[in-house]
Amino acid sequence: MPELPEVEVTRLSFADKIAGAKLLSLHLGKPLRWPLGCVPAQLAGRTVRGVRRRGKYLLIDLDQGLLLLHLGMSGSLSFAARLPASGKHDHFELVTTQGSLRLNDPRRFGAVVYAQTEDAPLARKLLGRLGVEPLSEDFDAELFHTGLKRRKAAIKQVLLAGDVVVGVGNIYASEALFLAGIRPTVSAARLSRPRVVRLHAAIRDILGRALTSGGSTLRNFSSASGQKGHFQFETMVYAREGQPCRVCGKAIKSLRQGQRSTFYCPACQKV
DNA sequence: AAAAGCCCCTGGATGC
DNA sequence: TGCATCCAGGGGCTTT
Repeated sequence: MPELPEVEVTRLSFADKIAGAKLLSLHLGKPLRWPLGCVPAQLAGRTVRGVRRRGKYLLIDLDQGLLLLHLGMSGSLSFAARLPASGKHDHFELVTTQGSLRLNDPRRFGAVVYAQTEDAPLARKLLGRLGVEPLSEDFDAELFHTGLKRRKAAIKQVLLAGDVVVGVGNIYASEALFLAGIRPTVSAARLSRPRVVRLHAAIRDILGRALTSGGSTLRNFSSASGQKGHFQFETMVYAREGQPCRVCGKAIKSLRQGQRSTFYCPACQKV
């Protein structure tokens, strides 16, 4: 579910509310991707400093240590002074003096991991390979071009891999490539300089607009305050196979790349 | 080093 | 409220 915009929308929806809170208790449901990495009771009494985002990870900084959260494919958070009774897919809950934070994740591809610091082994492994933040100043076209040059794989798959640039998932990869007029199957290394510049701009544009729209809610995504996104109504190609391109009218096509579907316009994205 | 496939898991949609 | 099949916002791990 959640790509960078959804994760950032989630962060913004509870970061201020939880900052400064003292942890009272922590509750776990079924196993997520990794074990928590500490005894839940150990965290009682610690204070939440703030919430950051790195790629699709949320980092909850404590006065000692931090929690890494990932929403996987189907995860969403809720934060409220009082939450309703927990359901079968609620697998993590943090009760604090300022409210409770709960992760609902039916497929359990998500993760909640405690780390002493960002350099702890697992945290380092997860965060260490992440590419540049696309909405930061660090993401410039020059650097992007350099990163793409050494990758011969299809540009769509390089975007999804997240080691050149983070946060672009399956929806926004298709959308950004459409905006840039680039066929998803083209080798990343073979993209000309001007096309990389267009793609760089397209990624920032699409992620920025999705963020403004509260992200995309395909099934059940909502922010931690329950707001659903509406960017799914603005997609140009994603999940629009067979429908007319909103620019040229030609039927949108789809294909499989690395067991994920990709959507594109055969006319607007000729190469 | 990079690329390709596999797998984790549940549920909804579609087809028979 | 049958059963089988396919598909879904991700990404770490193993194998080539």
